[in-house]
Amino acid sequence: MAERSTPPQRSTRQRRALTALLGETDDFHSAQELHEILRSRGETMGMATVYRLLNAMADAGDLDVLNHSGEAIYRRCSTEHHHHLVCRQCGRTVEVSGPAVERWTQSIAGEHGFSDVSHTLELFGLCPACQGS
Amino acid sequence: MAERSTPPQRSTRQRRALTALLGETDDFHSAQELHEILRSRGETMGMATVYRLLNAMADAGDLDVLNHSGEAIYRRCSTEHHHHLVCRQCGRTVEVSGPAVERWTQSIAGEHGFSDVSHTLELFGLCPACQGS
DNA sequence: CTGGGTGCAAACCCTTTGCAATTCG
DNA sequence: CGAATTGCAAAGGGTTTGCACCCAG
Repeated sequence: MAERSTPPQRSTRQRRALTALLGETDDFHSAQELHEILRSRGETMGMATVYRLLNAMADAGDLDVLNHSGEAIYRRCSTEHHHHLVCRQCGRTVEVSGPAVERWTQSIAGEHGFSDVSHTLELFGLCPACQGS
Repeated sequence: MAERSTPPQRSTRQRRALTALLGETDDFHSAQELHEILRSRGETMGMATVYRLLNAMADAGDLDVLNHSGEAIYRRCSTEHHHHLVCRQCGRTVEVSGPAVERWTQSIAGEHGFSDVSHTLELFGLCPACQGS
């Protein structure tokens, strides 16, 4: 069932550029942002390619994907599972991890007979710097 | 600054119909679903109106809004804070609440100096009925 | 009456897809 | 060389908006 043969990923100029860019930052960016950044650096590549690469990488588990009000935002996948505490004013992001939450989701889901559980959790607030404004 | 005069909400046939429909169910529905249900009942109203009403109600804090892969889903706002366990196959929704999680988010945010914290948490999985499919 | 509400359709935004040209291996 | 990959532009799905008409107050 579901034989998952490794897709024969070619190493193209575009893939390298995108991979490199994603490697530089720790923040989430939309496909459009990534595309624009690459363009501003002289790397020409079409939106379609950006989306295709992004989807492929995400499917391969190399990227984390969040959904920011109808827009997908990507980030290189960190090896660990964690969540984000985002300042709703300046956008500053802090990574947080919580074994407690992970355990809680598992047990809750189990109680209701759900299997194959995943979850999304995001925290929003005002960071210290933005509280005075 | 920002004088917030109460928006003069008129009680129209459309608004009543939508409000009534939302009052009947406890599940999340997309704008399109709501529109279709209303139509099937003989209530004629345009998509634009549904979206406008939905947005207005959400802004007014009368509705909970979730984001299900690029699609907004709405539900009448329950007075209590809780989260949802959603079957990613059939869409069945179970409400769950977790004091543990609430406490965790507060403390984590506090540790990083963030104030005015809110959070979104959604659980996805396969419900018992869908596990055999 | 009169201004907010509504409907229609066009506009928008983000994302996906068909197909020919290109490029990696 | 041959298959995977790219680019372009058109298509798609969800949501918003301009504008003329309509109805609640």
